[in-house]
Amino acid sequence: MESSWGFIEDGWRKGPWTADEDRLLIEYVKLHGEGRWNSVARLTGLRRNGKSCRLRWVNYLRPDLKRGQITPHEERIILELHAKWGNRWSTIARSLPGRTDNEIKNYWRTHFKKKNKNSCDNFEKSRARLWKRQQFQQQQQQIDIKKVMTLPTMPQAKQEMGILYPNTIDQQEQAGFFYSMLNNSTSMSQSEPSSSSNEDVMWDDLWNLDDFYGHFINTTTYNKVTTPCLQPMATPAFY
DNA sequence: AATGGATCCAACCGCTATAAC
DNA sequence: GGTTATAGCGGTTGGATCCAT
Repeated sequence: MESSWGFIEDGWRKGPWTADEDRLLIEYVKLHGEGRWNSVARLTGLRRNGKSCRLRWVNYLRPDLKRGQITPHEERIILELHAKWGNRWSTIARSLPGRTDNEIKNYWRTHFKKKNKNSCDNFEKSRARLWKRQQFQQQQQQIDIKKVMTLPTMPQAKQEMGILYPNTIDQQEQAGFFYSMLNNSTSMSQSEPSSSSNEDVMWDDLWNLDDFYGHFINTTTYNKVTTPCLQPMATPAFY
């Protein structure tokens, strides 16, 4: 039996997903909703096990995912929440709309785990690189969105999305508002990241963010069932 | 231009919790 | 109460890409 990356093992395909596999999974979710992942293979002919399907959907195909680089503000939130909760990635992810626990975990490992031993110099170098890449990816994202919106199947897809994810659009609008608020609260995230690693400013912003969470939740039609990603930060009971 | 280290990120694994039977 | 299926979590891996030297 083939066992290397991208081949079959125990009857299941492993490794990187193809566009066709993605399409099958998306269609399955459109028809049957999220869950019952072990039925995917039987109902779609996809040779992926349930676990792999779930992971692919949750981490990559979900329509409410926010693509692109972690912003400086998100970075600060991650720092603060990690200080509070440790490696509880899924808990941290709930405070970052559109980000997955996997994404945050990856980000932490590459940026902060080693950063402890490195100098601020490396921190700024890294941030400058991120900033450049982020600008590029934001441009690409806009182009991709335009392309998708012009597809002929979009009206139907939108309708189906509305059924499956009745709050998707609202959630994205809220997330957009959320981030525009964050980005407006300081010039740091939109300006060239040169000498902006001032710790005081950073923590001030975090406390402002706490205030903002409270304000946002009180002044919008917040519903914790349909917008779980915007839950207020709180220390778990067991702490 | 070549190269080696750093970084990114998708995908895997093992384990645990919970629900259904 | 035991078993099985499913979902979710955190840790790890490895290929691709970036970038400094």
